[in-house]
Order: sequence, then C-alpha cells, then structure tokens
Amino acid sequence: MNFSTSEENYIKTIWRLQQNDSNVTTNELSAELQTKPASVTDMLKRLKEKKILNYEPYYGVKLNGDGKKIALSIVRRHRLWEYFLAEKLGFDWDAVHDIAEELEHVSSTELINRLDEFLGFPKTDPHGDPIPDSKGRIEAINHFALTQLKEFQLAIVVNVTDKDNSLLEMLRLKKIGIGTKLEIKQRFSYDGSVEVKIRNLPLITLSEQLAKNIFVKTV
Amino acid sequence: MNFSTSEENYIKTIWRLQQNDSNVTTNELSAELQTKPASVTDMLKRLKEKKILNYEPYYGVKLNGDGKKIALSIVRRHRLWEYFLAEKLGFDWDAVHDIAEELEHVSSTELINRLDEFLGFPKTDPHGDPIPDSKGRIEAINHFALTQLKEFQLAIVVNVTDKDNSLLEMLRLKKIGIGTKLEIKQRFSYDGSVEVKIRNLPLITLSEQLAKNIFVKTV
DNA sequence: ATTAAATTTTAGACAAATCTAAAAAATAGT
DNA sequence: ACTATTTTTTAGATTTGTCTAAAATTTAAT
Repeated sequence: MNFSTSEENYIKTIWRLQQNDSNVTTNELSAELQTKPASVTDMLKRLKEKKILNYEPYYGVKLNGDGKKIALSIVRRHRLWEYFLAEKLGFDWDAVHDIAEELEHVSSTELINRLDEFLGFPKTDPHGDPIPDSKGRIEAINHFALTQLKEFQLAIVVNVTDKDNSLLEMLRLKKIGIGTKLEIKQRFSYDGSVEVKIRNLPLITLSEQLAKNIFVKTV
Repeated sequence: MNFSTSEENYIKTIWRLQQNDSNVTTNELSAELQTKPASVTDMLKRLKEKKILNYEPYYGVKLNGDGKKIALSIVRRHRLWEYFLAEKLGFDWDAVHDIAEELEHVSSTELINRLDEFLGFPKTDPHGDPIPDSKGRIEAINHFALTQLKEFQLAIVVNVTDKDNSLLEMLRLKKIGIGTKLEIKQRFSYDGSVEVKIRNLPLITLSEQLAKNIFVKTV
C-alpha cells in the first residue's frame, strides 16, 4: 500500500503521540499537525478505510500492527536522513529536522537501506532518538529527564526533545549535546531550576522547562 | 516563489524540450508528462499567471528568464542527487533517475549547496549531463551522437540519454559507460548499425537506435 | 479552396486535503 | 442531575491537479 505525504505525516504523528497516550485524540492531532479538528476527523476516516488504525468516533485513535510498521519505516527514514545531514553535510542539530521532514517522504526502500549502510548503520539520530533497523526493530528507551536526576549523581545526556528548534539552538550555544557528562549541583524548588556542572566549566543554571527536555542515563 | 512538485515537473520538462524545439507544444508536454493535453493546458495557464513562461493559446510555450532559472535549479538538484546515488550509495546508473525524480523536489537551497560541496562539486551526473552550479551556470554541450562519428576516428563517450532505463541497463551490460574509448570500424547503411571496437574487446554491433543515444567527443 | 485530420482548448466532473460554521456528543461544574 | 463548556463530527465550500467529452482552431490533403 502507498501513502501520500499527508497520510504519512498523520501516521508518524499518531505513532509518536500513542507512545505516551495509548489513545490519541482528535484535538491532540490537530494541535501537532497544525490543522483544524475537522480535517483530522476526515483523515482518520480515510486511514481507517485503509485498515491501518482503529478509530471510533469520539473515542480517539490507535495504530494497529500494520500501522505501526508503516510508522516505524517513516521514522527510520526521517532519522537516517537527520544523521546524514548532521554527520555528512555538517548541519547543526537544530537544522536537520525540517529538511528531514521533506526527505522522509521519498519512499524507495532500496535507497534507505543503502543510505543506512553508507552511514555505517547508526544506532541513533543527532538528538539521540533510536533509529529503527530495516526490519522495523527499535531500541527500547532507557533514560529519564534531567529533572529526575539525583543531586551529585554523574549522568550522560543521551536524548533531547527534537520538536523545538529554539530549544536545540539554545543547547548548542550552551555546549550541551548528546554524550555530554554532567551532574546536578543544586536544585531550586521555588522554580524547579537546576544548577549543573559540566566538566571543568563554570556552573550553569537550567530552567525546569529546559531540564525536562534533556534526557540522561547514569554512568 | 514556491512551486509544487507537479509544477516543478512541468517546468523541468518544458526546459528540456525547449533545448531542441524553442517552442514547446501541448502534445509534446502531454506525451512527456504522461498526462492528457487538457491537463497541460490547465497547468500552462496557471504557470503563465505566475509569470515564468510565455504561453499563447494554440501557439505553444516557452520559459522566460525567471522560468529558466527555476528550471536550472531543479535540474541541479536532480543531477546532484543522481551523482550522490551512484557515487556514494553505489546504485547502477539505470537506477538513479527514478529516485532522483523524488529527491529533486526537496527544496532547501542550503541542503543542495552542502550536498554539492560534500560530493566535491562534480561537473556531470552519472549519464554525463552537466550539473548547473549554485549560480545556475551550466557547461555548454560539446559532443555529438555516435552515429555522426567518422570511421576509424577514436572518440570517448561523454553522455548518454538518461530517459530510458532499459537503454542504460543495456549499455551497462555491454560495458559502455561515460569515459569509454571507442572507434567505429564499420558502418552499415542498410539499417544504420555500426560495428564498434572498445579497447581490446571483441567487435560489437550497435543498432542505429542505440548509437543515436550515445554521445561522444573526439580525443 | 474546401474538406479532413490533428491539435488544442473549454466545460464540467472528480478526488485529495484542507477550511468554516453549525450540530452532536462527551465532560465538567455546580 | 442539569446545565455549561469543551471536544468532535457533519455539512458544505475551496484549491490543486487531474480526467472525459465536446467545441474551437490550426494544419494537411486533395
């Protein structure tokens, strides 16, 4: 079965949202896709016809097995292109997402498998998100938000939210990236901000909003 | 100004056809684009509105200066992607065109300029077609069809028609590629076929239809 | 110079993907 | 439990790019 660019964007977004939610609502999709709820309803009816998701009026939507497979292949394309853009073409990590949004809709499987090989079968994209392999297998997520890290516990940044380029730009300017080792020196309950030590650099303060979008694992 | 995938395909095709014809007709476009003449007329009216071509009902169409610039940027994208697919991903030259047809519509100028740099600013695509530079400058064509080559005159293949994958596949199997040195040993006026010597390989016979689509320059 | 044939355009329809406005259903507040 | 609010769907319209069938125009043939 073949899907339009628009259908692929819906599938990918439903997949992402159902990681948290299990059941994805019309309004959530509308907000994520920047379309009106009425348009979402129309598209869900079309995708239901194609038997890749379960949709009941007023009760939200969920991808079925076939839908998940399709979603994973789109995510694979997106993340491989992001890796290519950052590693081979030298783009900053806050520039790769928008271009990969276009490249991901080029549908040749042969292209993607050869690209994967050319890149050396990378495990994660430039934001630390795992890249599904050619069978659609994807690494389980095993990290937590920086806000959850205990004080004086050394950790390593393994993932950041990639949906907001201004967040990524800010982290780039603050020299925080995938692989950065850090430690929380102090936590302020008043506003949820944290003071973080990176290597031998001066202490820096991160707002709660920022820290929530940085994911780490302990070392 | 921004153009849809469909509009870009029209612009690119008009550009290619007007190299020979100067004035491109509705039926020519219809045949090349695999659409009905009525659809072509509709699109030409839309593109005329956008002021990138001169179109008079019943009198054919021609890109203006702006139109040519846009065409050259699409051709540049297409040919750079073809080069990437062949040189970096190892695709055969008869496989690259169809994938590049999709990739060429990803419109980031920054992407294309970085890709160009990554590839080392290649001069021609895998079929020998010149790649426009970032200013839209393109190398003048300076070659002729193998059918025009004098007997016993040593020549080098510099270009082949890229529109037909079965032609390209045939040449690949016959070990004829860009850079192949050859010489016509005999020419048969009956059917226009030619006997060609390549290096120390046995003489091979090429039909007129095939020889017309191989372009050479003398060495 | 007429007529026949080919080409091109017009008119009207359709599918995909979107929108607005209004109706229907579910949820929350008192 | 009833009402108000929010969410979602339905109905009808719009744009893009295509189609078929018919009309208009140009080109070719005798």
